[in-house]
Amino acid sequence: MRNFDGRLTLLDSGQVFHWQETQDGFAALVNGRVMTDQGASPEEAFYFDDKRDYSAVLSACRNIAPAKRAMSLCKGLRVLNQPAWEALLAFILSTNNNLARIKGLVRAFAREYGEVRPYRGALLYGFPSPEILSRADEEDLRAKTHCGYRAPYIIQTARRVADGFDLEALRSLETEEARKQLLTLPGVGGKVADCVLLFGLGHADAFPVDVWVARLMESWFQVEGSLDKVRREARRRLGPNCGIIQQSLFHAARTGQIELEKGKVL
DNA sequence: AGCCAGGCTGACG
DNA sequence: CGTCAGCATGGC
Repeated sequence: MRNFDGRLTLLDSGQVFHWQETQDGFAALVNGRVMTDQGASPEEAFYFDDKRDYSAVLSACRNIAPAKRAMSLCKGLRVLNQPAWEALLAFILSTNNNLARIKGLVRAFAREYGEVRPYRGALLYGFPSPEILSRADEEDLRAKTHCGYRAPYIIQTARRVADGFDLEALRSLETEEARKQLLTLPGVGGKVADCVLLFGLGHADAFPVDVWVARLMESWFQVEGSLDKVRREARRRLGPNCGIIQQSLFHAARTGQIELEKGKVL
């Protein structure tokens, strides 16, 4: 049983947006399969990152006070291994939006263009495939999902993937090289690329920098400058699992569990 | 009623 | 290389 405030991991950590509450727990359609927050199939074990030794990640940063503090505050938090395409679509939609609206957008895409499956008194909707979205009409897409100016990005990126852009191949590339390739997709900048690398392609050393994390890095580590400078400095300081640590930093900062005050650690 | 949101793009210097 | 307006939409 995964119980980092249980449902917080799934519904409120800003990693994933289409899980639904059913009669007995949370469920979602992932890659065409039903997953639950209680499940222990091989697919679910991978999705919930059961294999990773989080205590080892914590102890590896025991001499970095802010990181240790954040991870201790977020015990049980996991970095989910989502299908790459699902992470890519969700995080293109995430740009310049808040979590509540991202959730609404992702669900609109699933409802309007995805597969539906009844499950325990609920209807689960899966992510639409790249093929479906590559053929969508832009005006229809806007009208049905209210995704606004992101519509052409979605359609063009879906087309790239449907036409053979190999997301899975990025899994085995070095992180920076995989990042460069993601940056060629419409609607994908540095932040979105890092989220796809971390949440969808198994790159634990990807470090997404948003406004929260930037503030926090300045407050805790006195790291300032451009987002890319912050990103590089964070990767250097926090090491090969910086992305795992980042989730705790993000969550602790966003939920106000820690104070952000310039020059003050903790 | 504004301000802001897990930013990206294109233009310009 | 860095900076910066503009962007659709809706939650708060």
